Amino acid sequence: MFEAEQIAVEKQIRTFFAQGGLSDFPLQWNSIPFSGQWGITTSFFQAAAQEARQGKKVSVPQRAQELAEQARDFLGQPAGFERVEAVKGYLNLFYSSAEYARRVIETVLEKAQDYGRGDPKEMQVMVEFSQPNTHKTFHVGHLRNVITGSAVSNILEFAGYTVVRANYIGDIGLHVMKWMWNYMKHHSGEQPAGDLQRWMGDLYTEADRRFSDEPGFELEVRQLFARWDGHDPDLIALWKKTREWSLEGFAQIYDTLGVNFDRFYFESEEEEPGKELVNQLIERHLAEDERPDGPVIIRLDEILGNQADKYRVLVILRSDGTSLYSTKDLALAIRKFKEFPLSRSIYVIDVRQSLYMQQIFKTLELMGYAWAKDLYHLAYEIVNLPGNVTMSSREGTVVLLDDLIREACSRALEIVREKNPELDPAAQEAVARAVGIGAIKYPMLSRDNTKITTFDWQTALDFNGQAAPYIQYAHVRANSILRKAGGSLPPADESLGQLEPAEIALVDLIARLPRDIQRAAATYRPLDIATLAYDLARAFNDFYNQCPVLLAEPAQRNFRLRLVASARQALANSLALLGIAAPAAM
RNA sequence: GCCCUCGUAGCUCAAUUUGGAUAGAGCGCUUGCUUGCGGAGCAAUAGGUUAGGCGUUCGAGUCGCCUCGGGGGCACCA
Repeated sequence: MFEAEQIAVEKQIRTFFAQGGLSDFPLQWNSIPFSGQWGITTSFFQAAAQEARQGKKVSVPQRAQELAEQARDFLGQPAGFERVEAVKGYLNLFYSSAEYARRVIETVLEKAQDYGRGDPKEMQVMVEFSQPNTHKTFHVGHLRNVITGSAVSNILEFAGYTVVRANYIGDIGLHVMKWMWNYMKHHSGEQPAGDLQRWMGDLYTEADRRFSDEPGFELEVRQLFARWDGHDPDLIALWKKTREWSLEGFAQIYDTLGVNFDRFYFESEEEEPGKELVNQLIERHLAEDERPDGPVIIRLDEILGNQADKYRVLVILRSDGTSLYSTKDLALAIRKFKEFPLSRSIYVIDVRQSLYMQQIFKTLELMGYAWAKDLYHLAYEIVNLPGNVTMSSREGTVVLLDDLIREACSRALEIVREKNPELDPAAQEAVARAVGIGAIKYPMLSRDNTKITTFDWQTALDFNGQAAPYIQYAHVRANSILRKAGGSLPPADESLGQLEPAEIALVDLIARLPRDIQRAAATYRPLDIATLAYDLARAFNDFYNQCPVLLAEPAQRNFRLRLVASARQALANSLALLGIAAPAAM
């Protein structure tokens, strides 16, 4: 927002370098890292170090400070800045804060819900996430994927990319056959009772137990799979019906979480194209067909001439000719690029599949697809239970998503009723949902993807401190002030000269939104936005405590009302990117 | 055995992207704050050899190498 001033100063500093016979080097600008101080900073250590390397006998820090002081004197009073100082080798330029603050506020109020949106980039990006398996339950371990994928999609879209949100449904495979086999054998004709998700999940756990306990049944399941493969009409009909039960359950969950998709892919639809692809690979001698004694494989390291075990061997078809995940994933990758002019294809998949993802990407590269370099595995660490227990549907060690959501919302409702009894019951319900679901989402977004998360009920239901409700509460407070002020905002007032440190800190953060969104998009990091939202809320609370708004003198009151409106907007926009609702009251 | 990943306050996590000034929050502990716009809030106090070592650099939590420790992956699961 202040590029013009920065460029002007940078030009001056280059002149200063040239006049002093100093060699040029790229200046790196940062914002001044001290709270309540608003401006830009650069250092002269590189210039000083360069002199030292050229043989001058100088102490680098001392020389950097000298240069900073000389630059300060050379610059005098540059336009747009109210103060310039040279400290410890740094040159700090402080914005004319009242003027700049008005500029920031003006922009935010004008762009409103589009504040922070990047210019359209003419680039289409696909984000594949969620990838649930039908006939299994959706549990808390799957939540991180959905939340991350959805937030990354929101951020990319807001940053200016065209985003295709893709879901890849695991509707076929051994797990489905196990479930069907158990259903046909022990629950034939039964309809889902009660909680759809739970019912499907219970049957899966039961099927898995029988599968490992009762010998001989593995063969039966494989025979069932062969029947499905041979398009047995009765079996296909049952498969479609039971699959629908799962999909219905998923739709409910996505709806509750406020997540949507543009394109659904189904694993079952990639079977045939996948097998054709395998034949191609065999013909092209990239794959080796060891059937019937062995599977179809690609010896990646051998083809690449690698000594070390880096890419190892990828199995792309079972020895009995049935497909694997890889069979279908290869076909799907190609289909995606046929359907959309993608400049990037992102896979949100847990970190344990890193090697597998690299194998798939490398295989596609070997097949000659130029876009193979545009495939990206966005890996995230898993969600564990206390005691380092991995959640597993097979073992039944899961916390059901439904249970968590229900518990969080009912806990939130209790608090809303206590804090805000005069709100009507329907509004209380709505607030409880916003708070409960926000509280579930935020912890998954506010830590790095590479860190393992441990789920425990107490932490998940803790609404205090660095959590979504804190941010939502700041939004509510801002809203409350504006409601009490009534009517429309006053026009900008030029008469205010000096700002309080709390005001400066708040405006500074609001001004960073556009740039931070670009950075978060470039690095696929919702964490940056989660941190920003929290910092905004904290800065607002600080301001709220130190700076009266409604009772202030007219000039100050006008300015602060506009600042409050800007802060509310910045909070709402950053929460929207995280998929967290910003209620008006709570 | 090979590869990946993590190690920061008692606990859970940050640290502005290719290194920059004083390593910051929350929870928990202790002590305060409400006739000022919502106390789901705020203030203060205590808590650190950034696992350890060597190196690169004017400058390292951040980059490189080594050691220790946790987690994960490595041929017909997904």
